[in-house]
Amino acid sequence: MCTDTPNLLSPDDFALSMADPTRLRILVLLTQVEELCVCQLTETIGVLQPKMSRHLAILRKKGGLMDRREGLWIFHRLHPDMPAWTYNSLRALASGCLNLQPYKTDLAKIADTCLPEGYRIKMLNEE
Amino acid sequence: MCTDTPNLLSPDDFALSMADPTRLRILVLLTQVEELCVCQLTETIGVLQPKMSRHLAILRKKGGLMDRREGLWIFHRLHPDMPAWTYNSLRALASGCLNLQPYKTDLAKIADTCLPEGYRIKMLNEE
DNA sequence: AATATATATATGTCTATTCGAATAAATTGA
DNA sequence: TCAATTTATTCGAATAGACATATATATATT
Repeated sequence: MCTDTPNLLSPDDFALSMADPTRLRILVLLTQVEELCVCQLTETIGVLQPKMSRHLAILRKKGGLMDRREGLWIFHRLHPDMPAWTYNSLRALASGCLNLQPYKTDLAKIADTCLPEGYRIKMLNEE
Repeated sequence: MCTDTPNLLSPDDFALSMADPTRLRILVLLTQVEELCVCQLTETIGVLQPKMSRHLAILRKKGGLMDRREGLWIFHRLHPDMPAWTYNSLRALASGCLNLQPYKTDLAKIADTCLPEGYRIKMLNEE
């Protein structure tokens, strides 16, 4: 269902993207981990699958996320065409979240979630 | 009506603070100008006074703004106790906004709005 | 083709948010 | 105390957002 060329995030769209606790948790996670599949996000954050799917769709539509299918799994990552200011703003926000709940625990849980056979989590380096 | 000791902005509160176009415009302006009174904000952004007042109340309540009364005028500024990550995130966002409408025009209009007698606008230095 | 798995969407409902209009409150000066 | 000015709050209506449940789609395997 890959949305190939999303509109760039406008400031309003960016702000609305973060304006839901579940979506903020997704975005914060994806500042730390290169990509995550829907089942990992669902299990980590602990929401029902349709709810996760809905919020991911919102983030894709607004231009914040890119997705990639690999077999049955669909992996999401921050959209590489995201404007620099958007990425910087999100990173700054994430830096404040990582010591707090539920973000801290979310990140710790990622490694324990279900994963496609032989799939390897790629962490992003935080300086 | 000065809210003296607001709770610190949680990530969720911070995200919700920005999740309305009017509130985002207020916040972006206040990354560039030290403080603004309600009438300046109302006139610059071009909304009805009760609407401005309501959004300012939301921002104060969430901990993003501080206010100070001087006679009839009430001046608002970014709350000085705002966490560093919040401020950094907001500044990054603002840096992306300043070239865009309506933020660009908002800033240009500030100087032309009504001002208390002899009041002088203090711009913040952007590096 | 039939089944299983992962993800997406549709539907109806409920709640939260926003708005304009009207009104109230606070401060100043006459 | 009265009037003028600035800001805040209340109210009801309209809108948008989020939710759970049920169902659909897409891919892989048998």
